Amino acid sequence: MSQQEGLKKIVSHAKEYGFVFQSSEIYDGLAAVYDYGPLGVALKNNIKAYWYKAMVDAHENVVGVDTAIFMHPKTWKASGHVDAFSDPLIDNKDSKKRYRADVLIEEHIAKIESKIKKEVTKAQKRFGDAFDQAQFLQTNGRVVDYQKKITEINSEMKRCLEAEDFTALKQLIEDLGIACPVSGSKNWTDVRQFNLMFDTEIGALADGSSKIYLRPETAQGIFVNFLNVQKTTRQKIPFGIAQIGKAFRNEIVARQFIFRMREFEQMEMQFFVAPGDEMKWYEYWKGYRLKWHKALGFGEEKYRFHDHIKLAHYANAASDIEFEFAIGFKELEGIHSRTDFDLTQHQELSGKKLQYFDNQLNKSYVPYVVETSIGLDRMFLAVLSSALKEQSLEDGSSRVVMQIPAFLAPYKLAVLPLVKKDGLPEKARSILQDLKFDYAVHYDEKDSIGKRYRRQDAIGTPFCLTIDHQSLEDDTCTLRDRDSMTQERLTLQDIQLRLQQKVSISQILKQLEK
RNA sequence: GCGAAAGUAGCUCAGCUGGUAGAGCGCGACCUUGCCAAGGUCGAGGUCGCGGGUUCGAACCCCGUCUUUCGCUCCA
Repeated sequence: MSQQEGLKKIVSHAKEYGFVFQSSEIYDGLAAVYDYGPLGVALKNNIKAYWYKAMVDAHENVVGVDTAIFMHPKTWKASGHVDAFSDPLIDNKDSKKRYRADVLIEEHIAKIESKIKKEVTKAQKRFGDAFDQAQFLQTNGRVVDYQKKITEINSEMKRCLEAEDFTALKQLIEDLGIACPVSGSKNWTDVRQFNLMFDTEIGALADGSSKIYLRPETAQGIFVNFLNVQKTTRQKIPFGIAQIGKAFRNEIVARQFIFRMREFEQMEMQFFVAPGDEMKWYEYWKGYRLKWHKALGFGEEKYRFHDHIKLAHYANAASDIEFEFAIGFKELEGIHSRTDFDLTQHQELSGKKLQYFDNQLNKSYVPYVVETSIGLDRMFLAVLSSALKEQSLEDGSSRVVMQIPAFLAPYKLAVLPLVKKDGLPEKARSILQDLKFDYAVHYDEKDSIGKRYRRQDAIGTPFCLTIDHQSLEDDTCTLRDRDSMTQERLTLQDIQLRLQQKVSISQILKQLEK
């Protein structure tokens, strides 16, 4: 199966069974935005629970928060998002290459500067020892013209950027006769600004001062609450703050289903450590996070680390956990050593001391941070990617089955009366009644029993409980296993025990402790 | 964002040189059915992505637009 076909199957299966729908589909959809359906939200919630329990409940020194999507605009000044991600971009229509408009102009200025240098070199040769460079620069007609030109370009560019006047910026590029280095043509698109962050207005007046951003990452909500959390929970360093929440990025190209969306959900933890300890904890969390993934049993070979060579402005080490999706190995989670960059930045911009007094070291410091950040939607796609299978059976038939780990499955159990008569539906419903508050249970009485088994296979229900005539007499039922397709006759009591064993999340969490 | 292709029922698709829509599966009701899909009867569901244009007449031809897919580009 090719990669595109694989993803296509996942997309259509996800839609057919109510996992994921395209947003606003009846209006032709909204690009790179998706809705989770009834089964999707169940799976998603189960993934969240697995993460939260493993990170927070399993670690005494990790606590949770749920911070707002709106934050003070200075937050994004501090984090670097405002400045670093508002570049004016321009495309050359012939070469299809994209450039930063300001960089193109700066390169043009650099060319003029090199012309000045040439003049200087020439003049040096001519005048020899008598050459006075400062005087030459001020008096030589050609050089003065070049210099004047540079000043003009610079001030016009500055004006355009500050006023966000992109029409004039394009005009400047055209006036200077700047050509694409690749195609050599001057056939440019308009200048556009791709700001990573979505913005909106807060308050009734829509003036500039009330502009507010939708957070592009959840991490900053943790950083700005560092002291609040540390003091109220009496945590000592090292400790972590975990959060699951939505983030928004205005991606230029957002594609590949829920892999890259404009609105998405992150599961992040920021772990605060003493300066100098960061590498130790970076290694610890790399190991723990990989263990968390491998415990799902999708296969060890589906994971690999990708260590970053080129680091972001805030990091001194970074690694991705890549997963082999239907579309190949792609980033699923990032583990970053973020140094003290964020807290120091917030300390400077807020004027509030964001430090910790360490009794061991008998001094205060800005803690270093190790971050683990996983895309919930990508995790969801990872589960679908590995779980969805088309199997050929011994009898020549085939089935579509989602081998979702039982504790993540949307429904844990389907309760099925063998036939829709003789009091079997009533018996089935009374059993369901007893189980429904402990497990996500689904009831189905339509169509033949075989067909119902296949339907449950298709949505990943790990167990089917079939109520037959014998059940009416002795309270036993057959429990059918999704993966092996085998059945066992058990008492209702044994079934409860079996479910506790096979479906509970605590088993897998205990495994992570080893 | 650029280039190319596609869009007909919930899904997969058919629909001739233009003459106002069909199949299979699925879905619903009833019947049948003692354990691994594809039994019977009946039924619901489409202004052919949307908006213009050409034409006596457009699912079909032309233009625009939206969405999707692929390639390029971008990616903390």
